[in-house]
Amino acid sequence: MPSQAQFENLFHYFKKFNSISKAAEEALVKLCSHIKVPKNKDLQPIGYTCKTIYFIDKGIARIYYYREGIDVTEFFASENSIIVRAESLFTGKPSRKAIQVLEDSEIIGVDAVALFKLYDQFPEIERLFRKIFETAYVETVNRIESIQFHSAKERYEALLLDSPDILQRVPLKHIASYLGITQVSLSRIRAQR
Amino acid sequence: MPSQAQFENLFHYFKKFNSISKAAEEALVKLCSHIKVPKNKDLQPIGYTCKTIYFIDKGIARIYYYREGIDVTEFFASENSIIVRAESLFTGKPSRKAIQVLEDSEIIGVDAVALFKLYDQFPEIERLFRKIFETAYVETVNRIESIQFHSAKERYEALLLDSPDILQRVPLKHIASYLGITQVSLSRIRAQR
DNA sequence: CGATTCCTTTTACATATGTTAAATAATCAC
DNA sequence: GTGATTATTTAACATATGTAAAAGGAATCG
Repeated sequence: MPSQAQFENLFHYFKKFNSISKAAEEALVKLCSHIKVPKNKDLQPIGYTCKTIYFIDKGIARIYYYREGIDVTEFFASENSIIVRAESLFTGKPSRKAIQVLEDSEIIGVDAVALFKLYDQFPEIERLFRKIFETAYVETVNRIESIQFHSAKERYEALLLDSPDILQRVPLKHIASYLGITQVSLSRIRAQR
Repeated sequence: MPSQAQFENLFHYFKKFNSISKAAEEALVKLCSHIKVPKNKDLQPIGYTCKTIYFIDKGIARIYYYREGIDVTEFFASENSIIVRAESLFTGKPSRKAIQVLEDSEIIGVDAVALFKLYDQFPEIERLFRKIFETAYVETVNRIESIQFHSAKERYEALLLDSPDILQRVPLKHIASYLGITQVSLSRIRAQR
């Protein structure tokens, strides 16, 4: 039986966006489930439609896909953040991308199908997730700027500044494809310092 | 006095996302204004907080900013689409980016401050804009994929396929910076075909 | 219409990044 | 702990893209 204590971090995260009534909290708790995922396991495989919103309680995860047979990382998320394949969740189409856990992790899944139904009953929940995804949208716009108009070296240094923990916890090959360069290029950049 | 007939295209656009009640439509119309903007004029200049959502009735516009003194285009929009500096609208912070019209254009502005207030009264309006920006978010996620994992030539050809009209209507220097390359590179790519 | 400005292409050269392969280094499984 | 696997770095060379400068074309304005 899900109890809110189990989802303390998640609800603390929610509170930063929009506070919701007790009734809404209780309805929301019912959609949550806590799972343990071993290192390197796919949380969601390629080809499936995204129907769950994931929150990382402990651990680290990435979104990746294959481009011409090569593994490409699109996104990283660690503790106290949400990870979601937006292009599938919001279109209902199967995703060419997968979510993989990079350490033994504890993940909270929120049933998105049930969540979207809850929007009719609780506008405050709709508002909460509207704000969450508006913020994600802004981050994505900023990421475009970072990718498009900064050199590989600048992007590496920005990541080093923004998320030093990710550099520590994730194989460099994933970092390289995330930065849009080869592992060889990344090695060269690292050697310069 | 704003009448809905003036905003026919905009409300047709809205309908594709979420249909709203007559009362909501009437409240929404009051926030709209139709303006004519001459070619090359900044609709919103750099340094101001984005407080208006723009819909392009006729014409074409771009979001741009300066990176190390160089004019960089981040986004294009033409007829029947919305253009907005999300990173300012959703954070309330001043934007380093401007919106400029590239032809004599007719633009509908929606007062965003009043709109956000209307959300409390009309959850259906909140839902409408939630869906609009979810779609914009998905497009932005797809754009990252396009920028990061395709060569300049592939990106040019994708643009040629997706938005041939933009190629016709916009100076190539803007296309080049939008694609993340120099004008010289773009010329070389075009010469290859 | 002519002059000016802006836009686009071309050239030559510099630099960054990609590719392939091999050498180390670190980690994992038994 | 040892061997096998995986991760990271290095080297040599190829290619794509950047920079700067010049020239040709197109659009604009009086």
